[in-house]
Amino acid sequence: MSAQQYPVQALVASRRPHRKDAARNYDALLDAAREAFAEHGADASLEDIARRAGVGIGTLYRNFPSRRELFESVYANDVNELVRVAEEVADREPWEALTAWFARFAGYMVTKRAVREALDEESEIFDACRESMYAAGGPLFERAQQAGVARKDMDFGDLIRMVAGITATVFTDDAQRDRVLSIALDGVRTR
Amino acid sequence: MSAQQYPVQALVASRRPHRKDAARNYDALLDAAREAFAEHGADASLEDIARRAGVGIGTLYRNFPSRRELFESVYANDVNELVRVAEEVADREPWEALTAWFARFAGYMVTKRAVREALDEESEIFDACRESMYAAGGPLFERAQQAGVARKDMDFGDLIRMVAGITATVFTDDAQRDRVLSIALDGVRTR
DNA sequence: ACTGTAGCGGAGGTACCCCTCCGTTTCAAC
DNA sequence: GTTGAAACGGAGGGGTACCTCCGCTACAGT
Repeated sequence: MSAQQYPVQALVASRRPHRKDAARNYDALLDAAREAFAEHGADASLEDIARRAGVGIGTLYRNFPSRRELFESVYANDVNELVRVAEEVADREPWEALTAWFARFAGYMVTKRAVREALDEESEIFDACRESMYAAGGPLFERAQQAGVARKDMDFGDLIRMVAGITATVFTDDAQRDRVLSIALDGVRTR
Repeated sequence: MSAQQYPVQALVASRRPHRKDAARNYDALLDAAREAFAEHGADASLEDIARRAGVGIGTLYRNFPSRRELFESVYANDVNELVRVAEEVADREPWEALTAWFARFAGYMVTKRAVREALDEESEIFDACRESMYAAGGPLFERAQQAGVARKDMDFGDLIRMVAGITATVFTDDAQRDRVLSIALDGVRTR
């Protein structure tokens, strides 16, 4: 659980300012941005984000000099959250730990989609986040494989993309999403 | 195979102009728009689309008086293509016909995503397209169920969303996409 | 309490996009 | 070939978003 194990943690910690008012504004901007990304995707207006956060546009640009840095920060924070969850579920049964982790994916994918659209793969943050993600979730999957409940002819990268695709899709209701996800996971499970 | 069976066919046919130059411009605009949607999603610039098509912005607006109508036309054309493919594969083995049809999904989903973003469910075209889609693909799935190769505790709506989600996802390469899709379909197949 | 400095907000210049309008061009019917 | 109707292109007005810049504010260290 060292800082090196999850490179994304450094990104999350490094930017937050020290002065009290500044830190408050920083947090408000991150929240407002996450909300705006969920609503408008990659084209959320920065001026709108500043407005939501109740700060001037100048404050937004001081904290995040470029659009890219704002996207990266929001994304890194979300990945960090998912890393935390992986630790939380680690003591459950192998298959159940894995599915519990994936249950948190829907929220994460909302941000992820906007960020991927906006940054278009050019950012090194994807490497750090993927690495953290794999370090967090990979062991859950490998444990399931070793316990003999998950098929061995696929890797974690295959699995995470499958789940990502399904959770990012629009369903008629949450019950359908759960049903479809569980059918797809039936393809992963050994019987 | 009457016109009524696939409501989307009416939408596709009705708009294309009769004069030769006008028809050529109309086709160029549809192609340019599909390309722009793939690149920039719902926020593709109409002026850019006209530029790509090699026509003036005025011509675009004459053919598609509103942004919405352009999106609808591109989308309807894509759905129509998928309807055609369903007829093409109908004479193969049940399971193979189904997977062959889904193999054409990736291209369709590119447009679909932009259109869904732009129209935000408010358009009645989604009903016509969904109906056509189900009329085209549904029988392929039901045939697989009756042949005993597809599980019976899910419906075509579940299946199509599962495949849509997976094909819309970014993979490292096409081989991975195919592998993941086939694993998910293993969850659908009876063994 | 004082004060220097980090932080603040928003006006405004630039750029792009939307959409309308109308003078010009091209088609096709005769 | 003539002609009129249909189609064309793009200038331009209105709007919005990006980002910079700088006079003002409020925190925190002494």
